[in-house]
Amino acid sequence: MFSIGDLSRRTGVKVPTIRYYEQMGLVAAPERSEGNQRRYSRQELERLAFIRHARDLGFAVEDIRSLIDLSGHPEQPCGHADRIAEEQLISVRDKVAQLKRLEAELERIATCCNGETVGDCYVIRALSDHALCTDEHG
Amino acid sequence: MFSIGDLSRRTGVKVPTIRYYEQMGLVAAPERSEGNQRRYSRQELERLAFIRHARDLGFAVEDIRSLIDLSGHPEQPCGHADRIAEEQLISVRDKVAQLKRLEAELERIATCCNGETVGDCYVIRALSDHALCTDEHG
DNA sequence: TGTAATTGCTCTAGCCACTAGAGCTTCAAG
DNA sequence: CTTGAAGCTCTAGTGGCTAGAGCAATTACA
Repeated sequence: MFSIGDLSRRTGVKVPTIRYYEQMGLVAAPERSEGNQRRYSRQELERLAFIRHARDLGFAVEDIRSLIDLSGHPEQPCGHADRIAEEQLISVRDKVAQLKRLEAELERIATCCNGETVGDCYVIRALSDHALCTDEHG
Repeated sequence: MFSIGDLSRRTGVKVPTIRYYEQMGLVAAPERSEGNQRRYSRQELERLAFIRHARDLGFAVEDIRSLIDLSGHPEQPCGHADRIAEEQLISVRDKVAQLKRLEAELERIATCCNGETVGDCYVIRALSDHALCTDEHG
């Protein structure tokens, strides 16, 4: 049996976050010691590792809830799980594309300042005047 | 003079968000009509456009506050503004790198599922077993 | 066995940047 | 002069935690 601190160290999920997941119903309420402290089994450790892994990959808590539900029904077709993963992939790709555009814009802004005072600072001017932008970000 | 709706349409910032910015002190409280409705000048339109632009570029509200303060002191050296922009660039680059790693991992997970049921679905297995990961994401 | 440090407990409130909704008033077009 | 859109204030909710107060339990060591 693991204490909540053990679980935290083994999964990398912070202690208050574990309690938060319990409150949200992502992990079940575990057994308690005589003194009312949480005691986890290996199964619960694995579920938390699953959650951690999915969070690392950017899945929303609601998606993780679905994935956990699915993993409890191994006989069902896995189209739903695939769809969740594909949507997450699309969303990550969108974010990358968006951030790449920002990066380009910021590079132009942040590396081109020859001004010495705010009055002719390219950073400030670029932010004030959208027309200086080459690209339609946002 | 512009109504809050005019401002919203011209800058792309939603009406409740404009009021929120006012509450946060990012934009000053504007004049009011006889019937207590907000009436904005062109200057205020420009400030909001500045904010919108900076938010699009991912600057935090606190950074924007600094940039606005700076733009009100055009005689000062612009090193501070440059630093804010450079830090933002670094943070965007970090995010891109992180998301690229996630993208690679998700591609592997989402495109390799040959299973027909959840029981042998690669998505679920990959999330359950970190050892299937090639890369240390997270 | 004593005790001190660490870890755990519950509860409430805060973070960021909005967003939603209730219930009301004002404005602008026809 | 009416009607419907747009405005107002206020409170509360979102996601995914995080922080802190004020206790209780556990554990390591003497």
